[in-house]
Amino acid sequence: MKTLIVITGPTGVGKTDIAINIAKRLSAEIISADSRQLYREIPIGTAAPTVEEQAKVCHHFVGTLNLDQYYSAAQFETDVLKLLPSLFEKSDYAILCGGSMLYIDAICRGIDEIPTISDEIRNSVIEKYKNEGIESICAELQRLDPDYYAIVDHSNHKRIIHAIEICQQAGVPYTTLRTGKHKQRPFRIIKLGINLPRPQLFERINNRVEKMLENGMIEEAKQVYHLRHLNALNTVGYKELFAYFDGTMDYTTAKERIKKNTRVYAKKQLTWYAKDNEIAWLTPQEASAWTPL
RNA sequence: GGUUCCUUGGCCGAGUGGUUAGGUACCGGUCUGCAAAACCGUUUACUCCAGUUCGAAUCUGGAAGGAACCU
Repeated sequence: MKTLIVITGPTGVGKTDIAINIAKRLSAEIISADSRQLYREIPIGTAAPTVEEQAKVCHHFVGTLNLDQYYSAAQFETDVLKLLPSLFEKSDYAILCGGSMLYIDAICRGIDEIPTISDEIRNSVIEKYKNEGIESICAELQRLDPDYYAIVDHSNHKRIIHAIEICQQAGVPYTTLRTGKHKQRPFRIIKLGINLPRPQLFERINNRVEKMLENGMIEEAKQVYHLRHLNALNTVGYKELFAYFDGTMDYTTAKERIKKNTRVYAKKQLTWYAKDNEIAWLTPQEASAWTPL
């Protein structure tokens, strides 16, 4: 029985090391499930596995995209499912390691089939939102898909816009495409969640931010500053440094903001994972020593 | 020592005699195609004591702490 071992948990808890330990022991390769480590220009601020770490175990989906390339959880699902058979030829195990909740779920449960949105439709909906405001797109969605409108957060323009796009692209209400069904996978999945008591986790996060800054994150951010409008750079760490470069935030504030926003992100991850009762929670020590039954 | 002024929740900050500003932090939550995104919610108060008043954070007196200036 082929097995996918999922290693997840809040940012900064030490997933990378643990995944490498387990992978070496099982002669497995690692699939990164991190929506930002995908981008090759920003390894420092995303704490991507280093060259040395990647030399120990083969990693996939790290530094494979340019910042201007579109990517999504659904694309990740497709790409990973295409890659997995070759990994399972070499080993009984593969490791999926990362903290992007939606990416993990896309692999473990699948994402509903939805047509790819054309640029014209996407831009037109965004324009409508910019010009006419949230009420206007809410009314539009209510007309196109009253069922989804009834359950969606009316303050969240991203969700509203996305739903309208889908309705327009598909020609049917978004609701009809939302099955909510979990797909079956042709391999076993074991989910390990790594966590620490919050004070310890937060201390690790704070220390890691200091280290990133010492290790050249500012230079890294400067080199991508001209691309700051891209979604891939709407990311904790870069947002704050860009504000510092712009002169709208002083350096100390930016640094503390990065720490705070990283802590907030970690909490958000924990909130998401709390609903997933398939996760076996372990401390970093327990996880490093973990072996499958 | 004297004169004047100040004292609001972790922090910033508005305020009228009785209908509990707001921001930020913290904490909690939502989530099926940009998710390290986007969005939502709760809690914490009027320095202390006495008085006036039906009722005071808001008025009066005193205490404590702080600020500026003067000798």
